[in-house]
Amino acid sequence: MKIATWNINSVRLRIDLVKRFLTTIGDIDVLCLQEIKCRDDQFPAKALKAAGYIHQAVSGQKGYHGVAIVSRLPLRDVERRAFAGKDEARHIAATLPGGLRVHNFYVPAGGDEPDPKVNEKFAHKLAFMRDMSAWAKSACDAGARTVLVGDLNIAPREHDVWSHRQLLDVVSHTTAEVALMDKAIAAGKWTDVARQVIPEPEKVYTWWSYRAHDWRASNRGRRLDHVWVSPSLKNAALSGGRAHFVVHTECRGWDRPSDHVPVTLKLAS
DNA sequence: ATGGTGGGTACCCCA
Repeated sequence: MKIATWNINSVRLRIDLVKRFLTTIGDIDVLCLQEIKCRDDQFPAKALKAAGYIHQAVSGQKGYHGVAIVSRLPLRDVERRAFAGKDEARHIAATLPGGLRVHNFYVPAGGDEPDPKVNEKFAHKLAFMRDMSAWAKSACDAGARTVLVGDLNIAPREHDVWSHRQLLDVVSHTTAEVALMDKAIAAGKWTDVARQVIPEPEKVYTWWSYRAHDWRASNRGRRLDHVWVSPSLKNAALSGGRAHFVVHTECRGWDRPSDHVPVTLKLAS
């Protein structure tokens, strides 16, 4: 079972990149998308069906946000949840055959000013993370086989950013956000698969700003996209010591790319 | 210290 997650930054504009990714990487059963930036009826359902992803769960909205799960395997019990009291399309969940539940999140970016008193967007991001903790505590029972993926817009560890020192006051790497992400991980007893497979101090990035002359040369990246698994899947990404978690950095170098790259998780099944 | 680019949308929001 191979699952991918990708903040596509407009699925209509980049549907050809999605198809290229699915064919190039191959073997992907489930693709979770964030920032589809379209309404449900504008989602490129036909193109993805033609590519074999005939099972689709979409939570779109006009212009902003929006998440979707497309799959070669049937999806059931589709759920769209509102967090932090805002009815925005930032979460969708579905269950795969065999009972594997997939939660796809797009956490608010949080604006520029890292002060919840003056920046409502940052306050919203912190509230969203608190709500995510409360949800994880109640929704994630110990025996469930659950995967949580998405653009969580937080790079928690020192080596998840190009410069820990220079980003300490930059939204995405502040101590307030990281503390809340750690709480959410603890609340759901999640395993952060990227860091299980690629321990620090190795750098891991999934996002590079558009505002760089040469993203590869400057390499000022951040790990904003995450894959968490529930306790019963703790070792599912490791089989015989071999890692099955991959960051597809090459996609950032494609023509008209998203600023995020896809990551894949292969679960032993 | 600053500003850089790229989406959707409708003359400006957001990342």
